[in-house]
Amino acid sequence: MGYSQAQKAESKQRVLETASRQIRENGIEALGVAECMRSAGLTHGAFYGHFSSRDALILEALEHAVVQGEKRMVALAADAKKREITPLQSIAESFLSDRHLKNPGNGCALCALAGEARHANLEVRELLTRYVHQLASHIAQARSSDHEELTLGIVATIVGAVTLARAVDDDKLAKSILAGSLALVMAQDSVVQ
Amino acid sequence: MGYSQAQKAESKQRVLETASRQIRENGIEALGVAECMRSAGLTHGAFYGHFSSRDALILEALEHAVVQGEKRMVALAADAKKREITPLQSIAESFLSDRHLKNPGNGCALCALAGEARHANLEVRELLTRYVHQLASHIAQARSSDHEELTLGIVATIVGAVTLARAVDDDKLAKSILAGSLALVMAQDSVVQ
DNA sequence: TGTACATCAGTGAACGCGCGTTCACTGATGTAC
DNA sequence: TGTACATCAGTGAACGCGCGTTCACTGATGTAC
Repeated sequence: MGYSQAQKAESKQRVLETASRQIRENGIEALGVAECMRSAGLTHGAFYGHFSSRDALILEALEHAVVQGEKRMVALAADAKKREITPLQSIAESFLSDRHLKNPGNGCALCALAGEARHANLEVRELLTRYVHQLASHIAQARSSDHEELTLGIVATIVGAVTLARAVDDDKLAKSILAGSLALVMAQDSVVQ
Repeated sequence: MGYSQAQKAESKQRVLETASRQIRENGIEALGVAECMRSAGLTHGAFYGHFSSRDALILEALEHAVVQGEKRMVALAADAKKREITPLQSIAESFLSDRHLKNPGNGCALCALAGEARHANLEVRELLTRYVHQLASHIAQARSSDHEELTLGIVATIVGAVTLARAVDDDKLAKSILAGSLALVMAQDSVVQ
């Protein structure tokens, strides 16, 4: 066997991470094979040695982002104990932070892609639907009450807040949207308690 | 002067309405000049007699949608009196309805485009930012309290709920998202009262 | 240890298609006389 | 009223560019002997 297989796997991983970031940053549609490969330090011709098509890359890259998001949720819940705040507060503050607002490429895939999901293919929609369930179940665990629909309402608020805050062309307004949504989420939780 | 100017204006109006609907249905990026003209009953060559560029059409079409949305908000507030419900309930129920979920082409431009706005050009973002203020001010008027940030939280919840409900590939989940968000919005209002 | 060879990740040119834009032309409408 | 003409909304072919995909080739790596 010539060439190291490990080296190829490393290349693929690099492409996946690049794509995962670029998709969240610029949207699924905007992901270009050539640009993505260039950012990963390769030429576009090598692409089809790693993936069967652009769509296949997109799906794998999203899966990567979802797994990463899952890990972060767990870490946030654990972090809550140390900081002596409720798990919901830990999650909500992180999602609705200025840092998350300004770093979509390293943030929650759902917050970055909820708007585009409607126009994506079936596989992408299914993946993101699973992610909604995942997010909801984490938030349900983090909440004092377990009213299922209200939990989905909180997910909607968080995703909507990040989406809107990133959409507007006004930093102050963006911060108010995040702050108001955080207040809304926390008020909701304390009331039902 | 040959040809009727009124006829040309009618054509342009038809193109605008088609574009306004298609943009909300399929997204800004997906709007094709040829497809849009065909849907309006014209050939693509005629396009540049009406608009200076695709971007110009998009902006005018969005403006059309925003004006239409403004009218609907006023109608909903008026409707609340007749139905003896609060204005906020009238607005929230309409935005978070199954009908709105399934008809993005005729619905709120912000709910349809919030996710894509981040990737759009400056003019589009400015237009949608103005629309956020507009929506917020209507909702503020419709609410018992006038806590500005919480009002933005409600806007985020509504936009997020519609975006998410349309994104997921599961009708039941979509309806739960809408129902939970409506409950969250109404609970918020009654609490602060 | 050294040399010839096989493997295969990666290269870069080329292809095909879609789409925004341009432009020479058509033909229906209204005006001039 | 009728005829010739000017205007201009709309037509449809063509252009140029970007991008996903293909493919013949390269050259570094590891194996066989």
